[in-house]
Amino acid sequence: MKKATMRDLCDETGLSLGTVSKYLNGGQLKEKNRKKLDEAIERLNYRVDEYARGLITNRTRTVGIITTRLDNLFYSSIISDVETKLYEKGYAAIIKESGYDLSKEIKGIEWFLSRRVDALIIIPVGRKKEDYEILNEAEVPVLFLDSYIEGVRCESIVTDNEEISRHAIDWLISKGHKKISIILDKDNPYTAERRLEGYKQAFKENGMEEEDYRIYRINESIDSGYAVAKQIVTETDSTAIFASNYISTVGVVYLLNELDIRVPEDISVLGFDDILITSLYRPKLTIINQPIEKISQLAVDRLFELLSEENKEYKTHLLENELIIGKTVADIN
Amino acid sequence: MKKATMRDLCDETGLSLGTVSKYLNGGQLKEKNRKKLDEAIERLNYRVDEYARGLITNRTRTVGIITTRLDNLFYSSIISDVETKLYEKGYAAIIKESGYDLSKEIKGIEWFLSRRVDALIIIPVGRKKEDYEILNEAEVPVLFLDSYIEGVRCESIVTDNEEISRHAIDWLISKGHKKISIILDKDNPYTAERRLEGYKQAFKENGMEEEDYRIYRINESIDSGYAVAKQIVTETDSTAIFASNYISTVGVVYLLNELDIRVPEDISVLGFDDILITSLYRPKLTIINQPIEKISQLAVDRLFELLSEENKEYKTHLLENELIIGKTVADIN
DNA sequence: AGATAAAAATGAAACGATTCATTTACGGGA
DNA sequence: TCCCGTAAATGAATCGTTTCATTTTTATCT
Repeated sequence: MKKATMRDLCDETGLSLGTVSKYLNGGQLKEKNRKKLDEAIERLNYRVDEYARGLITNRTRTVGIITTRLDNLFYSSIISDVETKLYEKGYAAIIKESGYDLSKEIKGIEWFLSRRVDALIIIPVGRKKEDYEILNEAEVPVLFLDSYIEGVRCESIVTDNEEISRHAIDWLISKGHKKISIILDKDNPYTAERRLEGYKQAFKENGMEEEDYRIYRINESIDSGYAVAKQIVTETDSTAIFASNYISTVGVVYLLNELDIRVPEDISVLGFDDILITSLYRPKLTIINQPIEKISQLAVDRLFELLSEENKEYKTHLLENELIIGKTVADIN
Repeated sequence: MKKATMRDLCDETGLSLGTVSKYLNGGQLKEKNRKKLDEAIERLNYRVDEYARGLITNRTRTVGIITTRLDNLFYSSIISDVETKLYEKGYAAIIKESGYDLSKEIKGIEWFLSRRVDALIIIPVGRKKEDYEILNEAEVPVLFLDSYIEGVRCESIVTDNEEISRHAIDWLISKGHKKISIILDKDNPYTAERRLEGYKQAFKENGMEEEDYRIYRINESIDSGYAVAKQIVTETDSTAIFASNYISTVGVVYLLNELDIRVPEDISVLGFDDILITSLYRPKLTIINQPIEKISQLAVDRLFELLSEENKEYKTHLLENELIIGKTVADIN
């Protein structure tokens, strides 16, 4: 028993292809024919073949999303939000992972373009515009989340990483901290560099020197964050750790638990992106939050604007972050 | 500038459709022609249209996956694993969310079937076989994860929820607990009922009565778990809480933190599915773990077996769980 | 050079829908 | 009953590939 086609419906009902097609797309039919068709559809288990339809209409009502890894809750929260919003507008999201691997990400983009998605949302892992030459050929709107790369043909939504980082470090310094280690994520080059920039700027503003920088780089794994945190705690005299992204924050907290380190008595801690963390860990972490809901709303809004615009004009959006003060930073003045 | 087609390649190179197609699918060409074609592909930015290809080949090398919500880390971990394994075999995973909404899940299935996925992997939210009648018409293999529903045409991979629950509660009782509250998730009817069954059985085996049951049901949200945990802690004299799934475990831990409840002095706690939890929370939670890696490996293995089999014979697999003993259960004998 | 087998290349038909310019059916007024 | 305007139905052409039975080219051996 093969899949039924529109032609089978025609045979069953005596109607023509055009009529069947019209009905399937919401057109009016005479009551009698409508009934016959409904019955035939039911009986034959007919279902539109989107491949045949897409081939001719060239619209798939489909948005391709590339995230890094599903088990990165920060990104998954955004994507989940975006998916829901797209669904409400009749669009389907197709989600793929890059696994922090640029070549897999690019293959994902090609896969999507071959599949005629109407638009692309990407959490990119590349770092230079040469990585994204493929996008110059893409005639669909493209939206980067959490990363901005000069010269790439796409819309970008990022938060003010530099400013919030500067602000947070400045605040740390005002609490008397001078030996502040920052943990950066190699796999997220854009945000990492912006956050490092803010760190440096705060140092500068407070008259501290380059020799005072304490910079550690990890790749995007909890274990990696854990290991570096251990190094900082056991081998240096840092008074504060700034875990500058979600995964490293989890890694640091993990270490604090494992080694039974008292916070903030033994060391002060500042984290990034509170997904679950302050629910599960005590004392309440001092943490920087990005506006997930705003990011996803803006993403969807802009996407539909771009879809409807004839001459797409790409913009870059900068959203504000927030420092939530918990109980993990000591005043050592 | 429109998208280039194979016919454009023919015009550019003087070759025929058949030849171009053959090359695109890995066939041999004379050196001279190969070169010409490569150049033309490059120059015209040609990319295969998978819609046209899929229409005729009827194979899309694509697996549809429906999960509940991306921010449920337990499921996302499995899906992420599965995606990676499929990718390595040349298959693309298309991921969609049901949001714990059966009608959205069914629409997702329809969407996938229309899109000719080669197979389906579902973390279902339905509870009876009538919910899945649509699958009887599906001619592709279907795999349910974390749920088994009698009479549904699909393969199922589940863990031995009943046995591990019985074992864990039995162990709790052996530590002197008699007032044990279990939190069940309405949105995961299958696992919830199996786990409840194990709870009841342990009670029976230990000569306890039905009047001793303390059963609480929540829906799949951390807040809901939090609220019920609060109720248990503040309004009852329970000596132990069994949070019988991931989300409720997170909710319970959240509450313990908020109210500064001492564990296990004030109350003993048993959780389910340790994703991040024991990394972030202290004392180390006593928790039941499901074998994520085994689940995803088995899922992929069976998927490919089913894809290659002519007459698909669906099985149900039961994997073993593990009780990891931490420090959140007091011996009150 | 000719015969022959193997390798390459050809191109029409097919996949299952939508589109649109025409044709047919219907209902109401004179 | 006839006419006419509108609504409904028609069906050939089309989208961009793959397939496969044929034909053409190339290479090898006498």
